[in-house]
Amino acid sequence: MARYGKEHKEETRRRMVKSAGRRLKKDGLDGSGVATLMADAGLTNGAFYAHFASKDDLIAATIADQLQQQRVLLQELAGESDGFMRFVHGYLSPEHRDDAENGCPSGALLDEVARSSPVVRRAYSESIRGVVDDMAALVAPGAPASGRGKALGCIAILVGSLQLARAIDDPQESATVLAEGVRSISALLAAPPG
Amino acid sequence: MARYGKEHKEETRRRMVKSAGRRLKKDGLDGSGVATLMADAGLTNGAFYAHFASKDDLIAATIADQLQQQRVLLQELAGESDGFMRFVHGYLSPEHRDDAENGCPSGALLDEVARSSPVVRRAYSESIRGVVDDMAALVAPGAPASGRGKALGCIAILVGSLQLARAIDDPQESATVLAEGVRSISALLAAPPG
DNA sequence: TGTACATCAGTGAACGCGCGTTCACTGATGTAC
DNA sequence: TGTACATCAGTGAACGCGCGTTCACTGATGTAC
Repeated sequence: MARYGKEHKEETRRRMVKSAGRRLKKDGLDGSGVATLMADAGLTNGAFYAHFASKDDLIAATIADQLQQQRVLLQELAGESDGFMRFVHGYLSPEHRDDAENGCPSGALLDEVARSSPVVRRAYSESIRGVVDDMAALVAPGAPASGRGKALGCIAILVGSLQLARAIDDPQESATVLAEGVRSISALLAAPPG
Repeated sequence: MARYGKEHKEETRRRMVKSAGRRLKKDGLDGSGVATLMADAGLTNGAFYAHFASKDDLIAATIADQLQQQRVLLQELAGESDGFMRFVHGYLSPEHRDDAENGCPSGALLDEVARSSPVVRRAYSESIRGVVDDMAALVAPGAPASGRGKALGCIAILVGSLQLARAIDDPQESATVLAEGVRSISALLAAPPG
């Protein structure tokens, strides 16, 4: 029946989601056109609607995939000592600041997500919960409940500091913002719970 | 010589900047068109270029004006006891979360600013410095140096928590994000300086 | 005080372009015999 | 094993529309006499 192997179309869709992740984080949700997103995946614009119902539909799938990638990163650090602070240093590094394309989707797109359609906000909301869970396990391995509160505070500092460092055009002031983000997280983790 | 009073054109420009502030924070930098921005100010699109060299030029002027408004808010609280924590509760309130149009420009637009042209990033960079100064004076009236570090941490928590609360579609989880933002700031302020 | 005039803020149509989406089609593929 | 065929992933032109920007113009204004 099926002429192409059934993995063929799935593989193309996966490729679209991966390249859309990079493009959307680089140029924004509004700033990335369907034709460009398809060219990035090595396709022409007409094929888009064989894979997604709308641009919003691709955005939602891409946001979910990107947040899943953040979970993988966090879970890899779960066993390691000082794993969370190593994550924090990488997140608030000049390298991450200068490479949004390959970085955290929240840092690159969160205020656009907040203005997006219900389907995009739903995808974000469902996926960020898991990110919070993984981060809570990392910051407070023994106390999941208080861990979630601190994890939310850490995510706010990470996202806010990264965006601020990216917006500020003076390299030295930008570096200060990153450094103060790290210090704030250290202070927050050292504070008594709840 | 001048046919209209010389304040006439300045007043129109001011009106454009004020209404652009609301529109840009509501629909985003990419999401707001010149024709809409002019209609908001009660004008037609053709008049735009008598006031600004480009859309980016208006955005830069608007960002600067918006951040100046944030400074006014902070300075009004300078004399009051617990002034900063009152600011924090207002910032991380459901009312502010649900009214981006009249709220903080950083919370609404920071990741778009980071992707914007040099003229916009320059305007943001120059103006945010004053906001940090005012907040530093508020969180540590006697110690300006360590105050700036804590102020940067507080701004990151405020912006990150607000954006996160706006993106999450579940009202209860969104409220938790706001509450944890307040707690994180309390913890950061209570931590020893340096 | 009344009128003719120079100024210029604002109008509105038009420019080329890229947007998201649709659709008739092409041609590479795995299957059936 | 070789060939005819049905499938369907992908092509590329076209749709109407809104984008940022330009420009010839209009008409309300304050001034000069």
